[in-house]
Amino acid sequence: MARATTTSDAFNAIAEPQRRQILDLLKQGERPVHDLARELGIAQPSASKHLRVLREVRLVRVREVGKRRYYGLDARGLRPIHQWVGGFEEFWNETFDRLDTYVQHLKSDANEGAQ
Amino acid sequence: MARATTTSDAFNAIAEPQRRQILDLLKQGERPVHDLARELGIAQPSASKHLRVLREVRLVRVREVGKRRYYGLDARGLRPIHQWVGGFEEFWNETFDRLDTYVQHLKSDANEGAQ
DNA sequence: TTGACGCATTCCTATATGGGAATATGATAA
DNA sequence: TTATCATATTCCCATATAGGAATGCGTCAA
Repeated sequence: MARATTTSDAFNAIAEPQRRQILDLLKQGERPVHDLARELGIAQPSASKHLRVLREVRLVRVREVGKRRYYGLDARGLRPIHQWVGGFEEFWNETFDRLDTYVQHLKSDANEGAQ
Repeated sequence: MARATTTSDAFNAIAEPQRRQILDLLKQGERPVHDLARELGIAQPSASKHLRVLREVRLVRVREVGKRRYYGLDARGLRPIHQWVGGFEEFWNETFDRLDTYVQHLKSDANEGAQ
């Protein structure tokens, strides 16, 4: 099997750095495509493709005004990610302790072996 | 260009559901590979491959005991993700309001047009 | 109507994937 | 030493990229 689609969920969608940049930019408000493309220094078709992915996973919404399409943030899809990652909050502090404990285990094992 | 490597950063590494499951399981403590494989219902080589990815992005660490390799959580790499996603916290609540405001704009525009 | 603009889509290609199967590697037990 | 167990690695393949280039398409201005 191949890798999961970028549009399969928000996790995959935000794995791409440029798409994260787009979301960051949209914090300031809605923006048309060429604006985002220029800001990111990428070609317009690339921006459109990234935006399509973000649209399909519902992280952005579009408002059409004349020939422009204003993309805006819809951050609700990020909430599950925040929650999942947040489930490790107690661990990324504890990890150091664990590593220390582990190292101490090693040392005491070594000492016992030496005795 | 192709997609970014799964090992390019933690964002890409955790885009794969099974790797997230592995991390979830490791909250309970260290586990050998066959244990994880059985728990996830996948073949041992698959587990080893996923663990390799997680190792390369430093989300897990290994402790070798005899022929077993106990994989343990190193959640520190999840912190940047939590922070980045957390930067949208004010938006995933506000988004509803924005959408409402937007809809009202549309309505008022329509009314003005009708006048 | 025509041309220009803003954006989406399509075609193309190199690349990395995840899984299955087979095999290599290393450690332990007999 | 040899058989066995626990893991890692390799080879295979179908698949989905991301970007560049070209093009389609609707909208607006002249």
